[in-house]
Amino acid sequence: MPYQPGKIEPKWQQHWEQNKTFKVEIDPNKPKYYALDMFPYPSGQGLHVGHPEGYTATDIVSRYKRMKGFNVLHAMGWDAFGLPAEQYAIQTGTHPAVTTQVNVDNFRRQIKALGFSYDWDREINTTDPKYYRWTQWIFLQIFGAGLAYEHDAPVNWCPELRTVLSNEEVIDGKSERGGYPVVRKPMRQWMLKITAYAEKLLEDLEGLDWPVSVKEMQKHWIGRSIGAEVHFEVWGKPDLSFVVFTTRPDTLFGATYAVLAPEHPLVEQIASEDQWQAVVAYKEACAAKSDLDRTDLAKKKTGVFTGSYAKNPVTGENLPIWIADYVLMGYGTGAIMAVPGHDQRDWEFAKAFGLPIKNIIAGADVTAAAHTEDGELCNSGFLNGLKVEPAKEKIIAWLEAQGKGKRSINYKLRDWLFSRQRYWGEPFPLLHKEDGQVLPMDPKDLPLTPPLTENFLPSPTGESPLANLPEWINVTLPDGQPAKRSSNTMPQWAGSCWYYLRFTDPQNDQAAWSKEAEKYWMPVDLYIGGAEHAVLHLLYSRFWHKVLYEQGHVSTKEPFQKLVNQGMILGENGEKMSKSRGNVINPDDIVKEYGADSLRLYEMFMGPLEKSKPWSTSGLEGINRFLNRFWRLYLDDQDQILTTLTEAPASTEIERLYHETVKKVTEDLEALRFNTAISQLMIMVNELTGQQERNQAMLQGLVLLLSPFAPHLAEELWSRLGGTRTLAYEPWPDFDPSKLKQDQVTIPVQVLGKHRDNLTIPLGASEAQVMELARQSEKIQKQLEGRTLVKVIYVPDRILNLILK
RNA sequence: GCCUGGAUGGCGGAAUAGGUAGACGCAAGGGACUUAAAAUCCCUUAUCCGUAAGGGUGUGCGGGUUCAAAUCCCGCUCCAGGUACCA
Repeated sequence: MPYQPGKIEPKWQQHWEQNKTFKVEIDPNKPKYYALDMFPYPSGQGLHVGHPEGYTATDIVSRYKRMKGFNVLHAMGWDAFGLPAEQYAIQTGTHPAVTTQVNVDNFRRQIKALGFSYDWDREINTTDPKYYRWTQWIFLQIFGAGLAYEHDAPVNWCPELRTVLSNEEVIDGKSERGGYPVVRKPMRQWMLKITAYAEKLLEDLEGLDWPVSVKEMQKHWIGRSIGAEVHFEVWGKPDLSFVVFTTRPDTLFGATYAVLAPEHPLVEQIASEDQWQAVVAYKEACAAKSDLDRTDLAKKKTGVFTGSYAKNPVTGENLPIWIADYVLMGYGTGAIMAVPGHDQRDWEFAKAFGLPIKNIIAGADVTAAAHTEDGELCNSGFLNGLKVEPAKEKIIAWLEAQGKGKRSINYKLRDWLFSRQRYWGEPFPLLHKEDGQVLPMDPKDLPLTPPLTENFLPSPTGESPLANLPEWINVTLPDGQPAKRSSNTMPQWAGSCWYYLRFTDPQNDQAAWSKEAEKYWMPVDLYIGGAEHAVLHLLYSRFWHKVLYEQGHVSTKEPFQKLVNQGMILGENGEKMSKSRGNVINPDDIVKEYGADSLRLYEMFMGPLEKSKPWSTSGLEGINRFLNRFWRLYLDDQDQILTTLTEAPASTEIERLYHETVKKVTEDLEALRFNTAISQLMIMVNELTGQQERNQAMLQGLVLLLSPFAPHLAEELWSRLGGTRTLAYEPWPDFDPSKLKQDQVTIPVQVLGKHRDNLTIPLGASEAQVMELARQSEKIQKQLEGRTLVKVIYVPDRILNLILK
């Protein structure tokens, strides 16, 4: 009987499920290992071949670590709040909970068909009140720490999605989901003070084993810059002043004008009568612009003079104050001192409006462009002759002494806009009293569940669907006072901010997790998922984790010790897989036709985990052939263990290859090099296929080596070989270094760096011995003819290179 | 523009304390088995010249260091991802 994955795979999946093979408990006698997948949003489309790539990788590591004696936490869950179920509800009236349940069931079925070694007793679902009860509890901890506040300001409003979005969710002025335009709209919204953690979020990146690109992205997003704040007085209005932030305080003598953001509160106070109309018109024009207009179309600088002047604190000169939208209210102080000679943006603005450009770096030419490099200062009073860095120090000291400024650090990171105008999300556990006071709910009363409704449509004005349900919104406090619930809900990120903690203690109904479980399992040792979460999810959860750490709820500063981004699996034509391109591969079809083991192995064999690579059905068939060959090493056509499996020892060559294979596969697994580990297994199988007799013990070892990759096939062969229980906890094979030694080695001989012949030499042979052998080679003799040997380079047991003249 | 990766046969990819480039797989070609096909097994396969023996050329491009460079250094080109008036 040939290898029939359709028969053995369901059998072993059932076996694992019934015996709870992968159930884990805290075991202080064993070292722990926590392997985590980025849990999926269970969409209606079902699983994509991209999902199993990361899941297979963590599963292989989990299975390997178990065999290495680790107590492995590996679990799966559902990030199930989110837009699609809600959009579907709007269209059909089906409650999102119903849609979610159907999708979750489908995802679970698909994932289970792939044979992952999850502890299914730990399955979680962010939309389960038993789960989001604790999401709400964490929010109360954040609220209690004063890190949540309501803010009345322009926010990113997406009319198409009818919700606000965080800065991180707006990409190029469009929504991250769907790519719809985003505009600014003033609204009162909950904000989380992630900026209070900017420094820690930046600092603690250092100790993490993460891809450089992700660390860089987070660094850029946090965007720390060091400079100074400088105070400017408004001429003729001594009670009015403003503060600018600059990274180049050394250029203060070169400032020729100042610019305020159009939204700056001072603008209305300083706009002169004759400029008033122009200022108001400009402000209105800016307010109407979308984010996209402000960035993309802003190649040309625009702005308006306010009619007022500021006093340069160091020269006493008059500087005209302008407003321009190249100065953003959201960054720094919303005001700048313009130094057109040494800042390209200021230079362009000065050129556009005929403002003076002053050079303060000796020898610099500022007629064609701003000079932004280092140099010696000139025209700068007491800073003359200094280089940029010392000049910064000196001017900051001067400003501080004069009370006209101070050293300052600024971050690009903004506070996290945390509310959404949605139905399908965690309600805020807060009550708003009529006097404006906000009361947190008593944690004992959680979860706060959303009301049942059939109208899921948010109003176009930005009110959430919950606002239509007065019987839910309006409550009476114990003292008889009326209060209102918040009609907004939390963003989808809330649930995924802490799910890795819940996995450590998923059934706990007394706490979000027990200290004991958290202390034993955390941090996550290996976290694998897509690169699209580089800033969003990974920054948000690091922030929550740090808050929880400071409150003593968790024991580690960082949640995810090692992070790996799996690459994308492209369609067979090399393009991104999508329905419209018609190149989508459905894992269900692959499992049906070739089996889960083939799919798992193929996805790992395609190339390095981190790289994007195109799907190839014939490549998958090649892997399937390999598994068939593997099967036939053990079983004959009648499905019997081959009689050629013997107790007799294998030849030394075969034995050496086996030990090499154990070594290579082990090392490759530690380094997540699954593709080369599989190659080595293929080499071993190819070699054994040619053998008449095979040593049974060795073949048992080989089954164990294959088992993390193709667990169903391995379990089946293991039991056929006499195993009475799962191989999941069998010790991982060891290799014997003494078996790897060869007494002879073949080395290349080069003449003038060109490969001319190979020599088989005794291991550790001396240069003289090797030269002697080389002289016996006909090919080398031919090379030596008529030439003189000038130099011999011999790297023991590696290479011989002869230099001739 | 800036930041981070990357570029190796017809294809996916191996090989980096510098030391036989192309492991393994796919595709292609040839052969065995078969009435035939599928499946399986064996062989060939970087490229050019040559019947062969053998030789030349080759890791995006141009230089350099070295006995020896896919690997190190300098200067480019192109591709992917991220980011974008952040003062």
